[in-house]
Amino acid sequence: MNFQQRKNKILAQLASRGEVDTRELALALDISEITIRRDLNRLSDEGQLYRTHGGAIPVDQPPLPFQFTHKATANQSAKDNICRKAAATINDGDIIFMDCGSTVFRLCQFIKNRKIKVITNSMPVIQALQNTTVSLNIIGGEYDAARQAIHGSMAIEHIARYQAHKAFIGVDGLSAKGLFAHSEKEADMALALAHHSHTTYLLCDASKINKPSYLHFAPLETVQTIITDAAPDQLQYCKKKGVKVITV
Amino acid sequence: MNFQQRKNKILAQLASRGEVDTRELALALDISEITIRRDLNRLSDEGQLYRTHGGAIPVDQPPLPFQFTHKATANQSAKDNICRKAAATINDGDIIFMDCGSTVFRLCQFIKNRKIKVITNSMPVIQALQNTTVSLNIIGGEYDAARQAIHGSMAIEHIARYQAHKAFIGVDGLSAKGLFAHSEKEADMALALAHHSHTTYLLCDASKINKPSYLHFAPLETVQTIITDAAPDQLQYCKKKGVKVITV
DNA sequence: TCAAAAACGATCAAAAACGATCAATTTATA
DNA sequence: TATAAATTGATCGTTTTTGATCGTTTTTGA
Repeated sequence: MNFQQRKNKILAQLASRGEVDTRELALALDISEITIRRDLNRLSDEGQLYRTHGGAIPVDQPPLPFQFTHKATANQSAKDNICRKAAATINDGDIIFMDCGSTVFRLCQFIKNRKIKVITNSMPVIQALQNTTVSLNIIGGEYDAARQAIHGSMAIEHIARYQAHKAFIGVDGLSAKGLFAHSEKEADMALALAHHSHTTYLLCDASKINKPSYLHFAPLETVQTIITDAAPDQLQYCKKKGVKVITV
Repeated sequence: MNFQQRKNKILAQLASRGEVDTRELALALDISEITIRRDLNRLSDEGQLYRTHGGAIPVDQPPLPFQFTHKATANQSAKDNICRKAAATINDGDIIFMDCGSTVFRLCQFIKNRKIKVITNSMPVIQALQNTTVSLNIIGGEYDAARQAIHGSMAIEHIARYQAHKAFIGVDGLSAKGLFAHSEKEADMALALAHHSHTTYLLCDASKINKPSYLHFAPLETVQTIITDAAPDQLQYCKKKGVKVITV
């Protein structure tokens, strides 16, 4: 019974019972308490658990540093359906842009075994796609911790050096007037991505449809296709402007 | 019973039982423990299993994202001492470059409460410094998953747009001939960082001193200061070339 | 607030695992 | 067959892991 095995058992019990106790563990694993304490301290250093007097409790933090922990659960299945359709439009060999929204992030799971090149400013995307068959290009510039993404003029310049087949972007709101973002930074990024790709796809769940938001930054025609779970009749104005709508 | 046969048996047992034990394997395969240990180390190098004290366990999911999980334990205290000194040279308001080595990474812990700007191509560094008082700038370009860092010509161009007060770089080897790297990518990055900073610091633990390595890429004078735990008499040639040596 | 009990970590010692080194053996190659 | 190269095993000093002791810190409850 070495450390690795004990580690597994300790973490397993922590996950199932929500707590561990030094004495119980020592008894259960047939090993001295001092060793258990050393194990717990070590795991605490590794950030695997939170040490208490007498044992340990789970870390409530997300184990993965870059994640959409909160947003990821909202409208998850709708977003997944949207992203499944989006992934179906991608061909092997494509070069695609992905922006830093939570919707676009969920595209990762559907493309991780594809042979494509992804250019992105989103840390969660980078993490999700590292060590996959996807080739990654990271947009450089100033890092915005709140958005877990890279923004700024260097980022815009970086994008301008590339040309992609497809761009996948998200927005904060959408109406007949056009696209809305909740920051200038994100608006600038979305525009740059759209301008340097052949086709721009807007991934947008129903909760954002016909919800003008903070900043109106682009006309609807900036994108070529909208993929959404909203009812088609909510987006009739798109047809008039030549924007294709795919409903999931 | 050659290595290939043993490899199959070891991996088979690992898959079925979830663990292997050096002594048991030696007994079961009728071969000495030292050979088993050599096998396990070799398979560990190949990434087929994860070595533990006394045996091995399967490699499960990709380990923790963006961490120097394996290297981080090697020479850790020496590296920490080096980085403590390095951090002492940094002033509030400084703009610094950090490269993607495991030594330089350990600098993070000492600067995370400083008011400085860090420009880096290293994912572990970005992760360690996000949500701290440090302002982050990420070097853009093609992502190299093996090194957890960004390399390539875009990265070099990105660096050229900035000018930093200090650059902190690591190398794979160091001798009177100069600096050695284990890839051209890392060499190019180190040179670019050095050229666009006022002062370049080489962080280098004793294990790399006077160890010419794969690629000789720059003369010693490329850096202005070496911070190391090696004995000063091992680096007497530095003085002649005007390179300052700080010993921890 | 104070005292007893529990948990804790520093220190030391023993056991196990380990790797460097060198010799013996096997395998490959000329 | 002779030679070189690779593999394997034995020895031995080193490192890692583990447990016991004991003084200190934290918790608990009167």
